[in-house]
Formats: sequence, C-alpha cells, structure tokens
Amino acid sequence: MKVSDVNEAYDELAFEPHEEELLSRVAWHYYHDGLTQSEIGERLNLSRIKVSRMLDRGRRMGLIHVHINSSYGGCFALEARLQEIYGLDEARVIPAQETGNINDRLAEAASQYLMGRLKDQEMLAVGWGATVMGTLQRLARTLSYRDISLVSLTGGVSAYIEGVASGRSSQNVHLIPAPLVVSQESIAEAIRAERHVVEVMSMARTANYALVGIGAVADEATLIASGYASRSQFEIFRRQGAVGDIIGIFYDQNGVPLDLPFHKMLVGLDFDALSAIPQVIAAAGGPRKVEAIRAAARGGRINVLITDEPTAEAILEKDQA
Amino acid sequence: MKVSDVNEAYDELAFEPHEEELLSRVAWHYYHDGLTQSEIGERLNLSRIKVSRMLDRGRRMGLIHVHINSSYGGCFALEARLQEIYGLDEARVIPAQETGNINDRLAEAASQYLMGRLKDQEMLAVGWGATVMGTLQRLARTLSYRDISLVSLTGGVSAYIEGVASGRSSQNVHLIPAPLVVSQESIAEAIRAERHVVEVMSMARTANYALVGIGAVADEATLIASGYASRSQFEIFRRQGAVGDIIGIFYDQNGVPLDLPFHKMLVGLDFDALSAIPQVIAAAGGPRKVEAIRAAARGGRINVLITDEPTAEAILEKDQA
DNA sequence: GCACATCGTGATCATATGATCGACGAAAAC
DNA sequence: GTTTTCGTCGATCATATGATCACGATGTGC
Repeated sequence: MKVSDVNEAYDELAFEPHEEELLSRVAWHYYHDGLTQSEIGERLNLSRIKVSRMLDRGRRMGLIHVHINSSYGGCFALEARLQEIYGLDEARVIPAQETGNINDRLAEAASQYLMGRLKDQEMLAVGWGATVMGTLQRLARTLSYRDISLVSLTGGVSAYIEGVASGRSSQNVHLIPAPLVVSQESIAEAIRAERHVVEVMSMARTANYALVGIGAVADEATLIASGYASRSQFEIFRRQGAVGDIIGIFYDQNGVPLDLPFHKMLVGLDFDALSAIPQVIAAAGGPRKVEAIRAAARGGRINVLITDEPTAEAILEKDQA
Repeated sequence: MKVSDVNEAYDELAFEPHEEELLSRVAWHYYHDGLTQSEIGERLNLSRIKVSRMLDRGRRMGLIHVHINSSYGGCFALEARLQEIYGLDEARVIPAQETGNINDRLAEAASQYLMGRLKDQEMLAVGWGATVMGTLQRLARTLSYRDISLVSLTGGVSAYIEGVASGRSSQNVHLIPAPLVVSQESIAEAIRAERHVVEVMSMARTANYALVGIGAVADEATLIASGYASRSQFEIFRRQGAVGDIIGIFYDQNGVPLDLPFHKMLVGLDFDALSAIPQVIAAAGGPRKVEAIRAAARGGRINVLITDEPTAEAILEKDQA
C-alpha cells in the first residue's frame, strides 16, 4: 500500500474499499479466529502496531460492532441516562416483563444490588414499604453471613423485619419500637423523646446505606392498605401538591417535602437526616409511581434508583424536553 | 464437531437469569464503556479474574457477539464473482485460515449473516449437517430474542436442535419427528403421511429462509459418520454421477437431482419445495466440497452461499474458462 | 463416615495490547 | 527552495489480559 493512498483516503467517515477489505480481514482474524495481533501482522505483512491501529479505527468507525444478545442490553442505555439526567450515583433498570409481580422483581434486583455492595459489618438502614420488605427477605441470609447490622429509619418496621432477624444475634437489629404514624402529634413527640428511640434514630444516622421505597399518592398505596392513612387524607395531600412519599414524608413534584400535619405524627427520621446517609437506595416501579420517582430523583432525595424498564422510559420521557 | 463438545455447549446454553444480567452488565461495561476488567471488578465487586472468565463465557455462549459491519464479509473480489457467475443473491467469503475448524468458522459467518437478515417473528427452516448445527447454536439467543420460529426441512434434526430450543416456548419449534432416512420406502411413505409430519412440512414451505449444508460424496461425509448411509452406497451414488447432496438429496454436476432409491427413503422436503423458499442459504467449505458447492450453485439450488476463500477460488477456477 | 472427583476461586506470571514519543516523509504555506 | 504542518510509522514501555497452578468448598459414591 502506498502511503499517499492512505492520505488521500483519510476521512474519518469513509475509507478506501481496499482498506475496508483489509480491515474486515484483520477484524475477522482477531475476533472470530482468535489470532493475536502479532499473528495477523505476520500473516498479512503488517506490523503489529498497525494491526492494533486498524482494529482501533474499525471500532471507532463502527465497522466492528459488539452486540450483547440479551434482554438486559436495552436497559443499560436507560440506566446511563437516568444517572446523567438526575445525577444519580447509580441506576438499575430491569427488563420489561408482563408476567410476574413487579415488586418481587424489583426486590430481587435490589437484594442483588445490595449483596454486591454491602461489606462485612456495615450498617443498613431500612425504610418502610412492600418492596423493602421483599428485599430484606431475600437478603436475610447474606445479612447474617456478613454480620450486617440493621436499623430502622421509621417506626412500623418491626412487623415485617422479625422474620428477617430470626436466628441472628438480636444486638445487630435495632428497631424503633413504635408504629410508623400515631394519632396525635403529642404522642409522636413523646415517643421520639424516649431514650431507646433516640438511640436507634441516632444510630440510623450513622448507617452506610439506606434502603427505602417510594410511594405514590394513589388509593392503592401501601400506607392506605395498612391503615396508616386514609383515602381522604391522600386526597388532601394530593391537593397540596404531593406526588409521592419516602418513609412517610410527602413531597411535591420537585422532591421538596411538604408541610403537612401528617408529618408531625410520624415516628422516624426526617429528610435532612436521610440525606445525610451516604447512599440512599430506592427500589420502586410501576405506572402509578412514575411521578413520585421522578420527583424524588429531581430533588436529589436518592442516590441509587432501582426500577423497571417501562417506568424508566416514562420517567425519562417527561424530562427529555 | 464431536458429540461431547455439543453436549458441553448445550449445558452452557442454560444459565440463571441473575447470571445473565451480571454477564450482560460486565459485557456492556467492557465493550461499550471501554472500562478495563479491573475497573469493572471494583465497580461490581468482583475479582478481576472473575470478570475475565465471565467475558470468556459470554463469548462462548454467544451472548456477546462481534459483528463485522461491512457490506462484504471480507473478500469482495471473490464474492462479486461468485454472485455474478452463478447468479447468487449474495455470497460471503471468509478469509483463509489454516488453523481452526473450518465448519466452526463458517457457522460463525452464517450466524452473523442470519442475524443481520432475520426480522422479528420470521420463520427459519433448517436442514441437516454439522455446519447447520453450529450455526443454530450460535444463533440460539438471537432466535429466542427475536421470536424466530424454527422448522425442520427433514427428519433427524431433533437430535441437535433441542439444545437450541431449550428455554423457548416449544410452539415456535416445529420438528419432523423422524430420522432423516428410514430403511424402507414404505416406512418413509407412512411417516410422510402422518398428520403431524404433513403439517410440519407444509409449514416449512412457508418459511422465509432455509439454512442448509452441502455434503460431499466422500467417505468423510456426515451422512456416513452418523450412520445414515454407508460407504458402499456412496460409491454407487458416485458412479451414477452424484457430486454432492443438500438435505439428503444427491445431485449431479449440474445440480440436477438424481433418481436414486435412497431418495425415496428420505423423510423431508424435495428440491422443488426447497426452491420455493425465497432465500436458500448454504454454508459449506473445504476442498472436498468444491465440486458439490459448484454444482449446487450452477443448478440454482441456492440463493446465498457462505464459504471460505480457498474454496471460493477453487470453485471459480473451474468456471473461469 | 471417608475418600474422591469436580468445580469455583484467587495468586502468579508470561504474554498481548495500546499509550507515548521521536523520527520520517509528504503536502502546503511562505 | 525552504519551512511549516500534518499525519503515519515503529520503538519502547506500562498496563491489561488470560493461562496455569494450587487451594478450598462442595457434592458424590463407596
């Protein structure tokens, strides 16, 4: 090959057919035949370094394309965009699937995420919600094996955490011994002043990770189903601009907490304390929660989001413009 | 390919959903994000060596596929001449290579070709032979991902198609439940009259693509190795002018099918039915098959030929004068 | 229960790869 | 004609990679 030929052809977008053939040949030997660059070089009378550069060019120009043959493949693009747009530390998107409970699948993904993250003897703070419960159930074995401490972010957790804690030395599980919501502000204040409660809450502030759910302001919410709130209350929240809640705290479309009487009756940490935890991980998905998740992400309430493909698409669609 | 290899490959085709996700993620970071294996390791809490092994596994299982996105597979001059001389719709010629199994390399090329061609929910009819088997193994993931239906052109396919079909809803795979050849004409007739067999065969006629191998009339033929025919039979075929076979049907040097008793004992489609399929794709190569491939091309038995460089040269040499 | 095979794991090390640098040659600018 | 600029080339070297080995866990058959 003449050097001048190459110079004439130098144009990032197109190259000589002759070079394209050579490149295809090099790429074929490299990727399909498993030859090393040196072997290809001596076979085609090229220096090793030149083969290396041809492969590089082929990759950059898209002549060599790596396809990942999996339903997960499409989700990574969504993850990257979620991370970029909302400044998340990490996003996990699980593939769309008609069959199967979405909360179960999210819980599975969340537990897998945590299994890969939690180190020995770290502390995990947990919020409230169906997805959180499912995640903890799946994590139970890992937690005891790695000597992870659990601490609750709010009241009302003991009901479902006991199964998880069974068989473990109880000193590693610290629960707020109270419901999530009480009927009067004065009672909530009294509980929050209890020595044990104060201790647990200050311990929660030292956790490495917080695992929370995100609730929609819809009649199907777990808060209503479990009797902590009524439909009429939700109607009021909605009129005040609430789009979702995290650990019982309702926020508007920008993720800013609202000033509601309901919040005064909660037993648990507030948003400032939650934000102080290094990694706040939220697992949530489904059509009803799109707005709630989007607002939480926009407001910087969470660092890690685990959701499903259609939800991720719906969230991003609104912020594309 | 040895049977043991096939079995191993089948075992590897199945894996846990969680592993698939992790693998996809690793592959994505490696190939699309350009991270090093160490970086991926620390990000996902895996040892570097484990990442390396996962990538290796992903490549072998066909989850990771390197596509060389050239309008030509590699050797255009040969491809252009093959297309012109034999009126093929398309020819793919892969570079010469002494080492490495030629059938594996052809299977790779064929699977790549089909991946670029097959659209969602189309139907692929498959013939018989080692190269076809290898191609299907590589295609397995793509097939299920794109919801491609498979249908057999002949009997005897079930032995190797099962691994490919595993994990897929069986309604998309339609096999002729019989061997390729039976011992008596009457038995073949009876099988061909079976309702289920009739159904599958009429379905095969509606396929968009047919993928077939081309066999040589040589003692090393897969037909002999697998016990469907004997050396003495081959000797007779040869004397009657046979130069090769496609889906068990032997033809002369012009690609015209011979009138052999053997054909009456086949369970499968005939040449007329095969020709009715819009795209008949043949993948074959090697010195012994030169005559067989040339005759098939001359006779218009195939529309697309995938072969290797020395074979292509040998074929063309005979028709140059 | 114990020996044994099998598999997955990480450590070590040789090799493959690609980033950097200076040299060279061709075209363009002066 | 000279100089400048640009791009390619190969040498060198740090790094990335994968082959090999040895270990420990797990499961299996006797």
